[in-house]
Amino acid sequence: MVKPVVDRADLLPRLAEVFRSHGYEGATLALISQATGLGKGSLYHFFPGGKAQMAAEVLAGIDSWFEANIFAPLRTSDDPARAVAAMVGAVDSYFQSGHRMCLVGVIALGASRDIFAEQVQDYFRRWNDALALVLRRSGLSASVARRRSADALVTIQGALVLARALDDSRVFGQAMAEMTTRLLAKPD
Amino acid sequence: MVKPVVDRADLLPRLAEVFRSHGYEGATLALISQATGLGKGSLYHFFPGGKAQMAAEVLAGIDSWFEANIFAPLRTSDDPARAVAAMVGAVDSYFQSGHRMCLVGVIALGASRDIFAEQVQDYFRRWNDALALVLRRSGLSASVARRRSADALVTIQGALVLARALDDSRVFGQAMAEMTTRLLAKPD
DNA sequence: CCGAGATTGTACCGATCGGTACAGCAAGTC
DNA sequence: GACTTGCTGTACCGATCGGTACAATCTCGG
Repeated sequence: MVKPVVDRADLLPRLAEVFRSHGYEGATLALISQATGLGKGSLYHFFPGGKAQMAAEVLAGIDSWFEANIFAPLRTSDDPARAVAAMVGAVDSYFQSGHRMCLVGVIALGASRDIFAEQVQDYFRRWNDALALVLRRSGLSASVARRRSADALVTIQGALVLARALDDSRVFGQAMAEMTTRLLAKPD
Repeated sequence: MVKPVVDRADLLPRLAEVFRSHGYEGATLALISQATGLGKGSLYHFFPGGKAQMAAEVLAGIDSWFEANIFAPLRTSDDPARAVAAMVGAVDSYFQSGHRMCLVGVIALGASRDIFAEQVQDYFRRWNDALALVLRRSGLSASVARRRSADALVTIQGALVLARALDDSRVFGQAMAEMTTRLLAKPD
Protein backbone atom coordinates (compact mmCIF):
# COMPACT_ATOMS: atom_id res chain seq x y z
CA MET A 1 0.00 0.00 0.00
CA VAL A 2 1.42 3.29 -1.09
CA LYS A 3 0.15 6.45 0.45
CA PRO A 4 -1.48 8.49 -2.28
CA VAL A 5 0.19 11.64 -3.36
CA VAL A 6 -1.39 14.98 -2.67
CA ASP A 7 0.22 17.41 -5.06
CA ARG A 8 2.60 17.54 -7.97
CA ALA A 9 5.60 18.34 -5.77
CA ASP A 10 5.25 14.99 -4.02
CA LEU A 11 4.56 13.31 -7.32
CA LEU A 12 7.78 14.05 -9.16
CA PRO A 13 10.19 12.30 -6.78
CA ARG A 14 8.11 9.15 -6.88
CA LEU A 15 7.99 9.23 -10.65
CA ALA A 16 11.73 9.79 -10.69
CA GLU A 17 12.32 6.70 -8.61
CA VAL A 18 10.26 4.57 -10.98
CA PHE A 19 12.16 5.80 -14.04
CA ARG A 20 15.44 5.40 -12.24
CA SER A 21 14.96 1.78 -11.34
CA HIS A 22 13.13 0.62 -14.45
CA GLY A 23 14.32 2.93 -17.19
CA TYR A 24 11.98 4.85 -19.44
CA GLU A 25 10.61 1.87 -21.37
CA GLY A 26 10.56 -0.35 -18.30
CA ALA A 27 8.48 2.16 -16.36
CA THR A 28 5.01 1.02 -17.33
CA LEU A 29 1.91 2.95 -16.41
CA ALA A 30 0.93 0.09 -14.13
CA LEU A 31 4.21 0.47 -12.25
CA ILE A 32 3.87 4.22 -12.11
CA SER A 33 0.32 3.94 -10.92
CA GLN A 34 1.37 1.56 -8.17
CA ALA A 35 4.34 3.65 -7.08
CA THR A 36 2.34 6.85 -6.86
CA GLY A 37 -0.93 5.43 -5.62
CA LEU A 38 -2.65 7.28 -8.43
CA GLY A 39 -4.89 5.77 -11.07
CA LYS A 40 -4.48 6.43 -14.73
CA GLY A 41 -7.21 9.03 -14.54
CA SER A 42 -5.26 11.16 -12.11
CA LEU A 43 -1.98 10.54 -13.84
CA TYR A 44 -3.30 11.78 -17.15
CA HIS A 45 -5.03 14.64 -15.41
CA PHE A 46 -1.68 15.88 -14.11
CA PHE A 47 0.29 14.87 -17.20
CA PRO A 48 -1.88 15.07 -20.31
CA GLY A 49 1.25 14.33 -22.31
CA GLY A 50 1.57 10.89 -20.77
CA LYS A 51 4.80 9.12 -20.01
CA ALA A 52 6.90 11.44 -22.14
CA GLN A 53 5.71 14.47 -20.20
CA MET A 54 6.25 12.72 -16.89
CA ALA A 55 9.82 11.87 -17.79
CA ALA A 56 10.47 15.33 -19.17
CA GLU A 57 9.25 16.99 -16.00
CA VAL A 58 11.20 14.58 -13.85
CA LEU A 59 14.31 15.40 -15.84
CA ALA A 60 13.60 19.10 -15.49
CA GLY A 61 13.21 18.66 -11.75
CA ILE A 62 16.50 16.82 -11.50
CA ASP A 63 18.14 19.46 -13.62
CA SER A 64 16.98 22.28 -11.41
CA TRP A 65 18.03 20.40 -8.28
CA PHE A 66 21.53 20.02 -9.67
CA GLU A 67 21.53 23.58 -10.86
CA ALA A 68 20.72 24.84 -7.39
CA ASN A 69 22.75 22.40 -5.32
CA ILE A 70 25.73 21.60 -7.51
CA PHE A 71 26.23 23.80 -10.55
CA ALA A 72 25.51 27.21 -9.03
CA PRO A 73 27.67 26.63 -5.92
CA LEU A 74 30.53 25.61 -8.19
CA ARG A 75 30.16 28.72 -10.31
CA THR A 76 29.93 31.19 -7.47
CA SER A 77 32.53 29.72 -5.17
CA ASP A 78 35.81 31.51 -4.62
CA ASP A 79 37.34 28.57 -2.78
CA PRO A 80 37.89 25.78 -5.33
CA ALA A 81 38.98 23.14 -2.83
CA ARG A 82 35.95 23.77 -0.70
CA ALA A 83 33.67 23.87 -3.71
CA VAL A 84 34.93 20.56 -5.04
CA ALA A 85 34.57 18.97 -1.63
CA ALA A 86 31.03 20.30 -1.39
CA MET A 87 30.22 18.91 -4.83
CA VAL A 88 31.54 15.49 -3.95
CA GLY A 89 29.59 15.53 -0.72
CA ALA A 90 26.39 16.53 -2.50
CA VAL A 91 26.95 13.90 -5.19
CA ASP A 92 27.57 11.20 -2.63
CA SER A 93 24.45 12.04 -0.71
CA TYR A 94 22.30 12.47 -3.84
CA PHE A 95 23.31 9.10 -5.23
CA GLN A 96 23.12 7.52 -1.80
CA SER A 97 26.73 6.46 -1.89
CA GLY A 98 26.18 4.55 -5.10
CA HIS A 99 22.90 2.86 -4.31
CA ARG A 100 20.87 5.21 -6.43
CA MET A 101 21.26 5.46 -10.17
CA CYS A 102 21.65 8.57 -12.27
CA LEU A 103 18.45 8.92 -14.26
CA VAL A 104 20.11 11.14 -16.83
CA GLY A 105 22.69 8.45 -17.50
CA VAL A 106 20.07 5.71 -17.56
CA ILE A 107 18.07 7.61 -20.14
CA ALA A 108 21.16 8.32 -22.21
CA LEU A 109 21.73 4.58 -22.56
CA GLY A 110 18.14 3.58 -23.19
CA ALA A 111 16.16 3.41 -26.39
CA SER A 112 14.43 6.66 -25.46
CA ARG A 113 17.74 8.44 -25.76
CA ASP A 114 16.75 10.47 -28.82
CA ILE A 115 13.64 11.92 -27.21
CA PHE A 116 15.59 13.47 -24.37
CA ALA A 117 18.95 13.97 -26.04
CA GLU A 118 18.88 17.72 -25.65
CA GLN A 119 18.09 17.74 -21.95
CA VAL A 120 20.71 15.08 -21.34
CA GLN A 121 23.42 16.96 -23.19
CA ASP A 122 22.50 20.19 -21.48
CA TYR A 123 22.73 18.61 -18.06
CA PHE A 124 26.19 17.18 -18.54
CA ARG A 125 27.48 20.22 -20.39
CA ARG A 126 26.43 22.65 -17.71
CA TRP A 127 27.94 20.43 -15.03
CA ASN A 128 31.14 20.19 -17.00
CA ASP A 129 31.29 23.93 -17.56
CA ALA A 130 30.63 24.79 -13.93
CA LEU A 131 33.25 22.36 -12.66
CA ALA A 132 35.81 23.49 -15.23
CA LEU A 133 35.20 27.06 -14.19
CA VAL A 134 36.00 26.45 -10.56
CA LEU A 135 39.07 24.40 -11.48
CA ARG A 136 40.18 27.19 -13.75
CA ARG A 137 39.89 29.50 -10.79
CA SER A 138 42.13 27.24 -8.76
CA GLY A 139 44.97 28.05 -11.12
CA LEU A 140 44.61 25.33 -13.74
CA SER A 141 44.86 26.11 -17.42
CA ALA A 142 41.63 26.04 -19.37
CA SER A 143 42.50 22.81 -21.12
CA VAL A 144 43.60 21.01 -17.98
CA ALA A 145 40.54 22.23 -16.14
CA ARG A 146 38.25 20.91 -18.83
CA ARG A 147 40.09 17.61 -18.98
CA ARG A 148 39.79 17.14 -15.26
CA SER A 149 36.17 18.10 -15.08
CA ALA A 150 35.28 15.71 -17.89
CA ASP A 151 37.26 13.03 -16.07
CA ALA A 152 35.20 13.71 -12.95
CA LEU A 153 31.89 13.30 -14.77
CA VAL A 154 33.19 10.12 -16.38
CA THR A 155 34.22 8.80 -13.01
CA ILE A 156 30.90 9.56 -11.37
CA GLN A 157 28.90 7.86 -14.11
CA GLY A 158 31.25 4.91 -14.31
CA ALA A 159 31.28 4.47 -10.57
CA LEU A 160 27.50 4.36 -10.52
CA VAL A 161 27.45 1.77 -13.29
CA LEU A 162 30.05 -0.43 -11.70
CA ALA A 163 28.61 -0.14 -8.21
CA ARG A 164 25.29 -1.25 -9.61
CA ALA A 165 26.77 -4.02 -11.73
CA LEU A 166 28.84 -5.44 -8.89
CA ASP A 167 26.15 -4.64 -6.35
CA ASP A 168 28.88 -3.12 -4.22
CA SER A 169 28.69 0.53 -3.26
CA ARG A 170 32.27 0.53 -1.98
CA VAL A 171 33.58 0.99 -5.51
CA PHE A 172 31.57 4.18 -5.65
CA GLY A 173 33.04 5.55 -2.45
CA GLN A 174 36.53 4.59 -3.51
CA ALA A 175 36.10 6.19 -6.91
CA MET A 176 34.77 9.41 -5.37
CA ALA A 177 37.75 9.62 -3.03
CA GLU A 178 40.29 9.15 -5.81
CA MET A 179 38.42 11.53 -8.06
CA THR A 180 38.57 14.23 -5.39
CA THR A 181 42.33 14.01 -4.99
CA ARG A 182 42.71 14.02 -8.77
CA LEU A 183 40.58 17.15 -9.07
CA LEU A 184 42.53 18.97 -6.40
CA ALA A 185 45.98 17.80 -7.42
CA LYS A 186 48.60 20.31 -8.46
CA PRO A 187 48.80 20.97 -12.19
CA ASP A 188 50.91 18.20 -13.69
CA MET B 1 16.66 -5.48 -46.39
CA VAL B 2 18.90 -7.49 -44.16
CA LYS B 3 20.71 -10.48 -45.53
CA PRO B 4 19.42 -13.53 -43.75
CA VAL B 5 21.72 -15.28 -41.38
CA VAL B 6 23.02 -18.71 -42.13
CA ASP B 7 24.19 -20.15 -38.86
CA ARG B 8 24.26 -19.38 -35.19
CA ALA B 9 27.73 -17.90 -35.32
CA ASP B 10 26.51 -15.12 -37.58
CA LEU B 11 23.40 -14.77 -35.50
CA LEU B 12 24.91 -13.83 -32.15
CA PRO B 13 26.65 -10.61 -33.23
CA ARG B 14 23.47 -9.33 -34.80
CA LEU B 15 21.50 -10.14 -31.69
CA ALA B 16 24.16 -8.43 -29.62
CA GLU B 17 23.82 -5.25 -31.62
CA VAL B 18 20.08 -5.18 -31.08
CA PHE B 19 20.40 -5.62 -27.32
CA ARG B 20 23.18 -3.07 -27.22
CA SER B 21 21.25 -0.30 -28.87
CA HIS B 22 17.82 -0.99 -27.44
CA GLY B 23 18.47 -2.64 -24.10
CA TYR B 24 16.94 -5.93 -23.05
CA GLU B 25 13.35 -4.71 -22.72
CA GLY B 26 13.64 -2.42 -25.72
CA ALA B 27 14.78 -5.26 -27.94
CA THR B 28 11.42 -6.52 -29.14
CA LEU B 29 11.05 -9.68 -31.15
CA ALA B 30 9.97 -7.55 -34.09
CA LEU B 31 13.23 -5.62 -33.89
CA ILE B 32 15.24 -8.79 -33.49
CA SER B 33 13.46 -10.39 -36.39
CA GLN B 34 14.18 -7.40 -38.58
CA ALA B 35 17.83 -7.13 -37.56
CA THR B 36 18.50 -10.80 -38.20
CA GLY B 37 16.26 -11.32 -41.20
CA LEU B 38 14.80 -14.32 -39.40
CA GLY B 39 11.15 -14.88 -38.60
CA LYS B 40 9.90 -15.84 -35.22
CA GLY B 41 9.76 -19.45 -36.29
CA SER B 42 13.47 -19.58 -36.94
CA LEU B 43 14.31 -17.51 -33.90
CA TYR B 44 12.47 -19.87 -31.61
CA HIS B 45 13.92 -22.82 -33.42
CA PHE B 46 17.43 -21.63 -32.52
CA PHE B 47 16.50 -20.25 -29.13
CA PRO B 48 13.63 -22.23 -27.62
CA GLY B 49 14.15 -20.21 -24.46
CA GLY B 50 13.17 -17.01 -26.21
CA LYS B 51 14.60 -13.58 -25.51
CA ALA B 52 16.16 -14.61 -22.23
CA GLN B 53 18.14 -17.35 -23.91
CA MET B 54 19.19 -15.04 -26.71
CA ALA B 55 20.49 -12.47 -24.27
CA ALA B 56 22.18 -15.10 -22.14
CA GLU B 57 24.01 -16.55 -25.15
CA VAL B 58 24.96 -13.11 -26.37
CA LEU B 59 26.37 -12.31 -22.95
CA ALA B 60 28.24 -15.61 -22.93
CA GLY B 61 29.66 -14.80 -26.34
CA ILE B 62 30.83 -11.39 -25.21
CA ASP B 63 32.30 -12.92 -22.09
CA SER B 64 34.32 -15.43 -24.03
CA TRP B 65 35.52 -12.77 -26.46
CA PHE B 66 36.80 -10.67 -23.59
CA GLU B 67 38.24 -13.73 -21.92
CA ALA B 68 40.24 -14.57 -25.01
CA ASN B 69 41.19 -11.07 -26.15
CA ILE B 70 41.48 -9.10 -22.94
CA PHE B 71 41.51 -11.11 -19.73
CA ALA B 72 43.80 -13.96 -20.74
CA PRO B 73 46.44 -11.70 -22.35
CA LEU B 74 46.49 -9.63 -19.17
CA ARG B 75 46.95 -12.68 -17.00
CA THR B 76 49.71 -14.27 -19.04
CA SER B 77 51.70 -11.18 -19.92
CA ASP B 78 55.08 -10.61 -18.36
CA ASP B 79 55.29 -7.05 -19.66
CA PRO B 80 52.73 -4.99 -17.76
CA ALA B 81 53.16 -1.80 -19.77
CA ARG B 82 52.70 -3.68 -23.00
CA ALA B 83 49.77 -5.61 -21.61
CA VAL B 84 47.98 -2.49 -20.47
CA ALA B 85 48.57 -0.81 -23.81
CA ALA B 86 47.23 -3.88 -25.58
CA MET B 87 44.14 -3.88 -23.37
CA VAL B 88 43.46 -0.21 -24.04
CA GLY B 89 43.89 -0.81 -27.76
CA ALA B 90 41.53 -3.77 -27.73
CA VAL B 91 38.98 -1.86 -25.67
CA ASP B 92 39.13 1.12 -27.98
CA SER B 93 38.62 -1.02 -31.03
CA TYR B 94 35.91 -3.17 -29.46
CA PHE B 95 33.88 -0.17 -28.37
CA GLN B 96 34.63 1.59 -31.65
CA SER B 97 36.24 4.53 -29.90
CA GLY B 98 33.14 5.15 -27.85
CA HIS B 99 30.48 4.72 -30.50
CA ARG B 100 29.47 1.29 -29.33
CA MET B 101 27.93 0.63 -25.95
CA CYS B 102 28.91 -2.00 -23.42
CA LEU B 103 26.06 -4.49 -23.33
CA VAL B 104 27.08 -5.76 -19.92
CA GLY B 105 26.81 -2.24 -18.53
CA VAL B 106 23.54 -1.59 -20.33
CA ILE B 107 22.04 -4.73 -18.85
CA ALA B 108 23.35 -3.89 -15.40
CA LEU B 109 21.35 -0.65 -15.49
CA GLY B 110 18.18 -2.05 -17.00
CA ALA B 111 15.19 -3.64 -15.38
CA SER B 112 16.45 -7.08 -16.43
CA ARG B 113 19.42 -6.62 -14.15
CA ASP B 114 18.40 -9.35 -11.72
CA ILE B 115 18.08 -12.01 -14.40
CA PHE B 116 21.70 -11.60 -15.51
CA ALA B 117 23.24 -10.33 -12.28
CA GLU B 118 25.56 -13.30 -11.97
CA GLN B 119 26.99 -13.08 -15.49
CA VAL B 120 27.41 -9.34 -15.12
CA GLN B 121 29.26 -9.61 -11.84
CA ASP B 122 31.43 -12.40 -13.14
CA TYR B 123 32.44 -10.38 -16.19
CA PHE B 124 33.56 -7.33 -14.25
CA ARG B 125 35.17 -9.32 -11.48
CA ARG B 126 37.30 -11.37 -13.84
CA TRP B 127 38.34 -8.26 -15.71
CA ASN B 128 39.22 -6.56 -12.46
CA ASP B 129 41.20 -9.58 -11.23
CA ALA B 130 43.13 -9.95 -14.46
CA LEU B 131 44.03 -6.28 -14.62
CA ALA B 132 44.99 -6.15 -10.94
CA LEU B 133 47.22 -9.16 -11.48
CA VAL B 134 49.23 -7.55 -14.22
CA LEU B 135 49.50 -4.32 -12.25
CA ARG B 136 50.68 -6.30 -9.26
CA ARG B 137 53.35 -7.78 -11.46
CA SER B 138 54.49 -4.31 -12.42
CA GLY B 139 55.54 -3.71 -8.86
CA LEU B 140 52.40 -2.25 -7.32
CA SER B 141 51.12 -3.42 -3.98
CA ALA B 142 48.03 -5.58 -4.02
CA SER B 143 45.82 -2.83 -2.68
CA VAL B 144 47.07 -0.19 -5.08
CA ALA B 145 46.79 -2.60 -7.98
CA ARG B 146 43.18 -3.35 -7.14
CA ARG B 147 42.37 0.30 -6.68
CA ARG B 148 43.83 1.18 -10.04
CA SER B 149 42.17 -1.65 -11.87
CA ALA B 150 38.77 -0.78 -10.41
CA ASP B 151 39.41 2.82 -11.42
CA ALA B 152 40.10 1.67 -14.96
CA LEU B 153 36.84 -0.26 -15.21
CA VAL B 154 34.99 2.72 -13.78
CA THR B 155 36.62 4.99 -16.32
CA ILE B 156 35.79 2.75 -19.25
CA GLN B 157 32.13 2.45 -18.30
CA GLY B 158 31.81 6.11 -17.46
CA ALA B 159 33.50 7.17 -20.66
CA LEU B 160 31.06 5.07 -22.66
CA VAL B 161 28.10 6.58 -20.85
CA LEU B 162 29.31 10.15 -21.24
CA ALA B 163 30.35 9.72 -24.85
CA ARG B 164 26.89 8.43 -25.59
CA ALA B 165 25.13 11.08 -23.54
CA LEU B 166 27.08 13.93 -25.14
CA ASP B 167 27.15 12.20 -28.49
CA ASP B 168 30.86 12.97 -28.59
CA SER B 169 33.34 10.14 -28.83
CA ARG B 170 36.26 12.43 -28.05
CA VAL B 171 35.53 12.19 -24.35
CA PHE B 172 36.04 8.46 -24.69
CA GLY B 173 39.41 8.81 -26.36
CA GLN B 174 40.53 11.40 -23.86
CA ALA B 175 39.44 9.26 -20.93
CA MET B 176 41.24 6.21 -22.33
CA ALA B 177 44.44 8.19 -22.70
CA GLU B 178 44.36 9.53 -19.17
CA MET B 179 43.41 6.15 -17.80
CA THR B 180 46.42 4.59 -19.47
CA THR B 181 48.87 7.01 -17.91
CA ARG B 182 47.20 6.53 -14.53
CA LEU B 183 47.51 2.77 -14.82
CA LEU B 184 51.16 2.93 -15.71
CA ALA B 185 52.16 5.69 -13.29
CA LYS B 186 54.73 4.99 -10.62
CA PRO B 187 53.32 3.91 -7.26
CA ASP B 188 52.29 7.08 -5.46
C1' DC C 1 -26.74 24.45 0.25
C1' DC C 2 -25.45 24.96 -4.28
C1' DG C 3 -22.87 24.99 -8.34
C1' DA C 4 -18.18 24.81 -10.58
C1' DG C 5 -13.92 23.06 -11.12
C1' DA C 6 -10.59 19.74 -9.73
C1' DT C 7 -9.81 15.05 -9.10
C1' DT C 8 -10.75 10.24 -9.39
C1' DG C 9 -11.86 5.14 -10.79
C1' DT C 10 -13.17 2.30 -14.40
C1' DA C 11 -14.31 0.59 -18.72
C1' DC C 12 -12.52 0.49 -22.96
C1' DC C 13 -9.49 1.24 -27.27
C1' DG C 14 -6.18 -0.47 -30.92
C1' DA C 15 -1.49 -1.88 -31.00
C1' DT C 16 2.03 -4.55 -29.65
C1' DC C 17 4.21 -7.54 -26.46
C1' DG C 18 6.57 -12.49 -25.92
C1' DG C 19 5.44 -16.92 -27.07
C1' DT C 20 3.12 -21.21 -29.38
C1' DA C 21 1.32 -24.29 -33.01
C1' DC C 22 1.76 -26.01 -37.12
C1' DA C 23 1.84 -26.65 -41.97
C1' DG C 24 5.06 -26.21 -45.66
C1' DC C 25 9.49 -26.62 -47.65
C1' DA C 26 14.30 -27.77 -48.59
C1' DA C 27 17.83 -31.13 -48.54
C1' DG C 28 19.91 -35.17 -47.72
C1' DT C 29 19.62 -40.55 -46.99
C1' DC C 30 18.18 -44.91 -48.08
C1' DG D 1 10.71 -41.51 -54.97
C1' DA D 2 9.40 -42.18 -49.93
C1' DC D 3 11.19 -40.53 -45.32
C1' DT D 4 13.40 -38.13 -42.09
C1' DT D 5 15.35 -33.98 -40.24
C1' DG D 6 16.16 -29.08 -40.02
C1' DC D 7 14.41 -24.79 -40.96
C1' DT D 8 10.92 -21.21 -42.09
C1' DG D 9 6.60 -18.25 -42.53
C1' DT D 10 2.29 -17.35 -40.71
C1' DA D 11 -1.71 -17.41 -38.10
C1' DC D 12 -2.87 -17.11 -33.65
C1' DC D 13 -2.81 -16.75 -28.32
C1' DG D 14 -3.60 -14.17 -23.87
C1' DA D 15 -1.45 -10.41 -21.58
C1' DT D 16 -0.10 -6.02 -21.36
C1' DC D 17 1.20 -1.82 -23.46
C1' DG D 18 0.14 3.59 -23.60
C1' DG D 19 -3.72 6.27 -24.04
C1' DT D 20 -8.85 7.98 -24.11
C1' DA D 21 -13.61 8.79 -22.52
C1' DC D 22 -16.48 9.75 -19.19
C1' DA D 23 -19.36 9.52 -15.30
C1' DA D 24 -18.91 9.75 -10.40
C1' DT D 25 -17.05 12.06 -6.72
C1' DC D 26 -14.77 15.37 -3.94
C1' DT D 27 -13.71 20.29 -2.50
C1' DC D 28 -14.66 24.64 -1.60
C1' DG D 29 -16.02 29.57 -2.47
C1' DG D 30 -20.29 31.99 -2.56
